[in-house]
Amino acid sequence: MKRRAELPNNLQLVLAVLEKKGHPMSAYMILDQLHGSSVRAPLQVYRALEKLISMGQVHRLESLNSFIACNDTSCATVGVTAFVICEKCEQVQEVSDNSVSLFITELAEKAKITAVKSSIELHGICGACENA
Amino acid sequence: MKRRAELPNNLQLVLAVLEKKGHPMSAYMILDQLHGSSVRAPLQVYRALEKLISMGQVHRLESLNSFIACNDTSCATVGVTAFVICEKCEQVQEVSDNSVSLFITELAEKAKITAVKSSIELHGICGACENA
DNA sequence: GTAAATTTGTTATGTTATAACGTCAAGGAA
DNA sequence: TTCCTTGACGTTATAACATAACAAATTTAC
Repeated sequence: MKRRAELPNNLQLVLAVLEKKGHPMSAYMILDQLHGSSVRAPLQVYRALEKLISMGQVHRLESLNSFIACNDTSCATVGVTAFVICEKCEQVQEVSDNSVSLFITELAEKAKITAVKSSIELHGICGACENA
Repeated sequence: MKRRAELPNNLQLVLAVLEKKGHPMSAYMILDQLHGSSVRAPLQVYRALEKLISMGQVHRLESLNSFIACNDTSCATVGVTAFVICEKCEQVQEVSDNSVSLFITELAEKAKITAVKSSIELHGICGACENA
């Protein structure tokens, strides 16, 4: 994996916005934040996101059409990640322990399919918001 | 749950299209198929889909922005469903056994969240397509 | 039967994502 | 060096997905 400083400029800009926010953002929200920079068009954002995702630096949340910076070093090694999303505060937890990959492995076996990619997203209300 | 014949007309039309196709369809694909009927605008399709989903007759596949008629009677009783999608032939299998709901329950506990809804989608190549 | 509430249809618009094409920079062959 | 190819990037335009706002029709409560 490339070191951070070696990333092309647009990738650095997009990743920095996502890391600063810490929550899911749509491509167009990212674009808004980059107003005034060299990133001016949607496609520049989408192309940067695609590369960051393939590098494991960013995840796509299918159920939100949004993107989030990876904040779990273990997900890179395990390869399968579940996302737990609070619908109130938008906090996202990444879970990528053995139980997750085992579940997907068994699901693929049961359905007689060769897995290519998976999307596991659980929406709910987190403990902090529940008590607020 | 309402019997089929009692469904409002638009719901019947939309459901019939989905059942005939048997594969995921976008709202606009459904709209195309209904050309000439009383369903003329996207919102009519989306409203029908929303109701059919709340009745458990239709599922939404988040990773495809698409919809599919439910073809697993057990998913209604269990409540949590995993979808296994072949990227080649578009066949979708619904899996809603105990292992799926147990996985989601444990995930929610681990993340200290009160679950509201979940989306589990596994993409791959099915056995039939693998051998073709 | 009539008013209030809900559902439905229509138009317009908002949001998400990609196609098509032109330009430029890097690297290799003669 | 000069030319050529290749791939990355920027820009414009457009495609694909989804909902807001309001008007018309229907249902419900009394």
